[in-house]
Amino acid sequence: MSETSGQGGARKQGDSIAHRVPDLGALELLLAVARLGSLGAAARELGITQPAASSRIRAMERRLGLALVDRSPRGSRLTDTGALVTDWARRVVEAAEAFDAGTQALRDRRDSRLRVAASMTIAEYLLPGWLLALRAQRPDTAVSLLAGNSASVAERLVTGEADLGFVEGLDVPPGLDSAVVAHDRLIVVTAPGHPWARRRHALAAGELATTPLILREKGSGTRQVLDAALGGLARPLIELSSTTAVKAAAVGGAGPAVLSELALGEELAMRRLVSIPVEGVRLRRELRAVWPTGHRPAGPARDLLSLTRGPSPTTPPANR
Amino acid sequence: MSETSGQGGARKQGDSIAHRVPDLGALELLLAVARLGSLGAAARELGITQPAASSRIRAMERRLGLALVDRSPRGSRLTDTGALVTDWARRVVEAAEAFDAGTQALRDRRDSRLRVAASMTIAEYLLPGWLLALRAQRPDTAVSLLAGNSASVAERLVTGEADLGFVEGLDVPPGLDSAVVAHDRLIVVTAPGHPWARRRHALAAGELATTPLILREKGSGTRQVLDAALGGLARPLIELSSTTAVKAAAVGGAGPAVLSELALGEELAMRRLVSIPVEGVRLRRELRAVWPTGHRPAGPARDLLSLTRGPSPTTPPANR
DNA sequence: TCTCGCTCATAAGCCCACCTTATGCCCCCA
DNA sequence: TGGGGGCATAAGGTGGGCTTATGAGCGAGA
Repeated sequence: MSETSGQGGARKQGDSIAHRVPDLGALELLLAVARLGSLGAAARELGITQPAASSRIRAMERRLGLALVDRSPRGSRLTDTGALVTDWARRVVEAAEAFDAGTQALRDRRDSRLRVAASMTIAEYLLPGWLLALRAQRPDTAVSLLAGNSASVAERLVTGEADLGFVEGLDVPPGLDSAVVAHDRLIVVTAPGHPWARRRHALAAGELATTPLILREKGSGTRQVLDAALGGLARPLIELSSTTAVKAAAVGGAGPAVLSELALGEELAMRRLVSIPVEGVRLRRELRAVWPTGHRPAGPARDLLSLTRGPSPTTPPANR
Repeated sequence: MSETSGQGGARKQGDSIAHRVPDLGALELLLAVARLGSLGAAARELGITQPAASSRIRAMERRLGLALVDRSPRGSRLTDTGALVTDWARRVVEAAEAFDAGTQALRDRRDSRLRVAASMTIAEYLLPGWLLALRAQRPDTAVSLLAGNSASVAERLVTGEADLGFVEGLDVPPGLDSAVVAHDRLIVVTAPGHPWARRRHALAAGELATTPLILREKGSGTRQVLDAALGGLARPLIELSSTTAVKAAAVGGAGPAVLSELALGEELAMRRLVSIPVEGVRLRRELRAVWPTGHRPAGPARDLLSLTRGPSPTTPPANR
């Protein structure tokens, strides 16, 4: 085993995961085998021949060093480890499907039946999921996506370039009607080594306002909400133009940052960042669907809108 | 373009996403370009040549029909759409990293410095993330994973086959000490079309107990908790042996199901399932780390254990 | 009991995707 | 005014994954 030498010597950063993880086609094939209970049936579904599927699954087992499938003359079932691996594979494929839905919407600028304009945070974290759900319900709805800030979303709606918008700011741009589709909280985070991470009591609003923070640029929805909550006082330590850049700086230990909880799922779970409780500030904000006043969403826009209502009143925020 | 014909005719289910989504290597390369600001630098990091990187990025742009990178004689920066696409790509790569961490732990049975035994739900949903975090902190810790039910976890600990265990049952197996590492809730779900999905009031415990449900097999941690909460009365409509099978049956409309919230993130967000409020039952359960009485975790086991303590007291459940 | 139909495996051959090396052009800075 | 970043193009090799063709195990029905 272990064709790649230097296994014990701690990954020297080369050997990207692409060499250790089967490609998406193989993972998809594995899911099909799990669902259909037969290599041949899975092959048929994916439009390849049975020997191709057989060899591909075998190659995957060899690469992983794990027996995934129990073959028998009456079909194939997953082994126990195969079931576990398949569950992990499903996550990868689902992320790929979201990627596909998102890029497809970005691409289809023209001749789409539904043109959506969304602010960055929503486009990044929520829209791909919504688009997948919409595709599941109305497979023939072609959707196009324009991402920008709140102002550009509003402009695109009033000029008729978009049918439905999503914004995350504090106030609804003039000329638009809106409906709340989700809630979001801003969270103060630091690297685990930061002194704030060891505090025993919540941070006071005043302290937050007087401490230089890693922030999104002025004008971003996130910054807008924070400034309003603190009374326009947020002091920037650095200003960065993307959520990702802010996260990276915070993980690197540059200082405390303020970010949407939507952006922080993974980082908090893996303790790359820790959340700092704050009291005396309202960092909750609403994510809204918007449309030109009077033009109530109809057709595809209405379908999408009806998908975005919170899953259920009693369900937790269901971030991610 | 579009070598594969039948592009316009609405996806006929063939044409798997693997054909529409760049492979993991390309996505990883895109992330490196985003981080390093140069195709050549990204190529170097991944151990390929600059022309290879250049052509691969170009091929990806062509396939997606999107301009992702702004090339200049002084380096390359992401375009706006490129930044968005990169964020989506990061999800795919992170899922692949979790897959890698998980399969690697399954493979390395022998000669591992830390041998973990975990119940299925925890192995499926939480462990890969913990393993990634551990790898980030202690890169040279080789971990092996054994997945099974609570009883087998306990057995492996007392026989010395495993150093640290994770269980989800109600009670700690005898002979083991434990610490709570996370909480979990069981949620009643149905397909959106089910009558329960239109209820205006919470379901009474009695009604839940008398309705046939899609359930995991007797003996699973999930079933155990539900039986206890209802007083041993849960009536099975079907019994299935995996969380995934239960989900699939529920999505298909077979009836109401009871599942861990850990398993339901995606399905609830995309409204393939809706959660049904229930009152008068305590469906919360604790996920615990366990080890042989007296043998307090030390070394790598302690490192892993310290990672699994909830991110922070004020953070919401942060379900995956 | 034979045979058909399903399953999976193996072998031989083709082809494309991706890599490499070898260039060239552009721009900035010392 | 070179040198050293950056990127693109061209030509050539190689391997992974596909196909077709075939064989072998097992079960159900005639």
